[in-house]
Amino acid sequence: MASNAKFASVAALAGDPARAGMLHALMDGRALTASELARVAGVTPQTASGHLSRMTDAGLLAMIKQGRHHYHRLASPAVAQMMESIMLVASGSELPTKRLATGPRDAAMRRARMCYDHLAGTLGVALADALVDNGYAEMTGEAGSLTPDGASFLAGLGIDVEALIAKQGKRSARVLCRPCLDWSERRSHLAGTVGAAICSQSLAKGWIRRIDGTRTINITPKGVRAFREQFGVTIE
Amino acid sequence: MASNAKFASVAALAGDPARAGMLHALMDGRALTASELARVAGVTPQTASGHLSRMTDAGLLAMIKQGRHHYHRLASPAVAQMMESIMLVASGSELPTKRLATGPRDAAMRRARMCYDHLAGTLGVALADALVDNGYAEMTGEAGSLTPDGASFLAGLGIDVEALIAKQGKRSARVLCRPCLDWSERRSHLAGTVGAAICSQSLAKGWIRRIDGTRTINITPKGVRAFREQFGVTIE
DNA sequence: TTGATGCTACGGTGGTGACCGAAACGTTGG
DNA sequence: CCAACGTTTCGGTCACCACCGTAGCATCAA
Repeated sequence: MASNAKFASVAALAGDPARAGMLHALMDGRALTASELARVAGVTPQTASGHLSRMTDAGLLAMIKQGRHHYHRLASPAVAQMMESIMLVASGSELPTKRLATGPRDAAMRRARMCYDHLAGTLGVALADALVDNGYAEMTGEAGSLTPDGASFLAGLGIDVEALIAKQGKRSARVLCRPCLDWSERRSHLAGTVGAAICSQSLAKGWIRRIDGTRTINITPKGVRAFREQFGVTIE
Repeated sequence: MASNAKFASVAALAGDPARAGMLHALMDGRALTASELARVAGVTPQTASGHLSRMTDAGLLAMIKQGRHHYHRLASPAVAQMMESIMLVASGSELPTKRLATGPRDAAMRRARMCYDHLAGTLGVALADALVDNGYAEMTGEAGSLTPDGASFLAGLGIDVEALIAKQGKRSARVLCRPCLDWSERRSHLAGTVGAAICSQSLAKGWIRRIDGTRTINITPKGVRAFREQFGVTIE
């Protein structure tokens, strides 16, 4: 019966500050090494190793060995979604955060960043809004779907919607979006299959670029143009 | 920045077995007293009281005093959704559970039960399937939406879709469903605004009834008929 | 008022788990 | 083969927290 005990152990794993830090660092979908995660969490590699093996056993993380490096990543999108939902509750009815000394680093991250496999921040929200305003998608806080117009629009971007549908349970021809509440904007951006596809396509076309080893995203000049012409989104 | 610390504390609250038990008991959307929750969790009232006040402070629960009883309930649908997502990860890639000695009590619960504010179990999944098959709704694992036909179908049941839309951000006329993975069926049933509306309407019309103080649902003879005639769903 | 009930506040106890140091294991490169 | 590096395992320490017993506070029934 989906035992209470297993539920509690999963939640408890996410509930330790060190482990929570690691999980957050992995929220951009990449795979990091044990040492990197140790540094992020502020603990020694030995301690981190223990945490990582426990989370892997519980099905939160997946690991692949590559030479002397062990790369860890979130085990599934379900884990990322769980993290999002906990974040939502944690931010709760928080006042519009009196933005305490947000450095330039933080500002760049608020502008555009990865959220597991899709785009978040000002850019992510703006793109989602644009899709809705242009009649390409419909969204509320609890669900989202693509319109026929949206399908052909995505085709124009080189995204094969048919292939995306095939990956799904194909119980619907258009329901491929999932809203994801953005912690910096407090508004929904686009997640799910469509969100991931737009993100990877934007990367492939050189519209955006990942900054060094963080989840922060840089919008290229080419991207600024593309987002304006294709989506009608004006950046900055 | 939705501080890591707050995230960890929320997850840790859900990660204690006693508290997890209480949260599960509240997953049917009702408000229970401190003593009832203590009994469910298997701890003394003093201990339960401490847990409850901490969860209330953290925004997981809401409490109202009524005489000498203090009624506790989940603070918001977001908390229920968080629980669902943790359950999903916790059940993980669990094999189709070799149903270990499922008593009649458990069987009834698998058949129909409350899941926060909507219907789950065999009935919940069957209703969701019926809506999709009849072209009233579209769903995948990650999103759901109502079709125009679905809107008029609900109107026929006495559900005012316009009112539901008004409660939402009204960025869409049809996206009011949310899929919710059922732990006993391992399939999606209907949650969100539409799911809640169907559930409350079914209660109001006497199609289903809550059993004593549990989340288990009883389908009345009238309900069996109604679900067959209205939804095309054959129970049993 | 008196007694009963439901809940909460306080102190003390016990067990669980996070953490680090030391050391062993596996891989890479000279 | 040996040294460097990343990772894991093992033991031991320490802090935190769940838990209960006792006691205090509010409400309801006489």
